[in-house]
Amino acid sequence: MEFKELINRYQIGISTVYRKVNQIMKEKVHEDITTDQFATLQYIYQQEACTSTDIAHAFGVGKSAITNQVNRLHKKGLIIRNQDETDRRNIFLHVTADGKEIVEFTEKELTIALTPLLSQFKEEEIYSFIHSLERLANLLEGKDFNQ
Amino acid sequence: MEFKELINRYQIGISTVYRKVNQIMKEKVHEDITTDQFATLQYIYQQEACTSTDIAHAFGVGKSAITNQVNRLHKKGLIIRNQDETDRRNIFLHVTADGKEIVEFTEKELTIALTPLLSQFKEEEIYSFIHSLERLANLLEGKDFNQ
DNA sequence: GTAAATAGTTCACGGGGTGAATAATTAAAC
DNA sequence: GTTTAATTATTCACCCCGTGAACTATTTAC
Repeated sequence: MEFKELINRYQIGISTVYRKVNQIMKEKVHEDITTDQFATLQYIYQQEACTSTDIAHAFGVGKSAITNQVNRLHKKGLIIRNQDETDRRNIFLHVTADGKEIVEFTEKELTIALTPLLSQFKEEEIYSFIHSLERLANLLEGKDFNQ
Repeated sequence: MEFKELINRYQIGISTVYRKVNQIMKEKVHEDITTDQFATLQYIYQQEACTSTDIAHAFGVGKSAITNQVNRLHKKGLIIRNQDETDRRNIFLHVTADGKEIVEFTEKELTIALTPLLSQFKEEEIYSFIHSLERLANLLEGKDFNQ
């Protein structure tokens, strides 16, 4: 099979989708935070006990990058730092009531914005697409190359 | 249908794929330029007559952002500026021999890197995935998906 | 008990984005 | 045909985001 053409189509498609969804995000996300800050906030919101190192690993960036992000969110009063008493090196992050409100509101708004778009697709096509996307993600993560 | 869960899965999947492919890009792209710079260079390479405004529109960013990008590429000797003689406001961008070499080499390397990954998928699944991706991109490009 | 490992921070630096203001050029209006 | 408007590219000040090395504090290992 000739992959070069497919890779090119993939690149154009995925960058368009990524960019446009980001544009929609920008419109819906609370105006006081950026889409990157929202992604971090949302990740903390979804985790049980979350440290800077966890986020750095999940997002594939260095720890110092997360320190900055956490500082910005902390300055806005959206998260709090809690030092682990059993191992004082660890600092667990939690969203505040304000942060929680922003995440839940934004998620709702995003769903409202994207639903009419997804409605254009047949149910099987959506599931098939997401399944392939997740398989591709897993392969790239290096989880199960043998399937 | 319940879209919230699907949107969440989409977000996780696409950000993972985007990040991982970007990581592969970083390894393969000429070390003197960034992946963003490569994307710009590749776009100029693919166009016939390309202006800053074209790129800004294609990438969904402001014109001043492109001016900076173009400056960086120009400083590295990868592109040249040609003023349009019939309309002296337009400045057409072209890649130099060095720039062309970088684009072609990187594209080849990327294909080599991604081929073993794509080989894990059945041919129909790849075509189906790319088709859905392109349909999604087209819907997002069109303003009125509200029908 | 000293050395190594780990978690988080700070710092200097660069890439990348915005949006308003500007200069240069062309198109349109009267 | 001059004035006005539109368009292209640039500059500027400002912020967000990332790196990587050096650092502090704490825990673990030998």
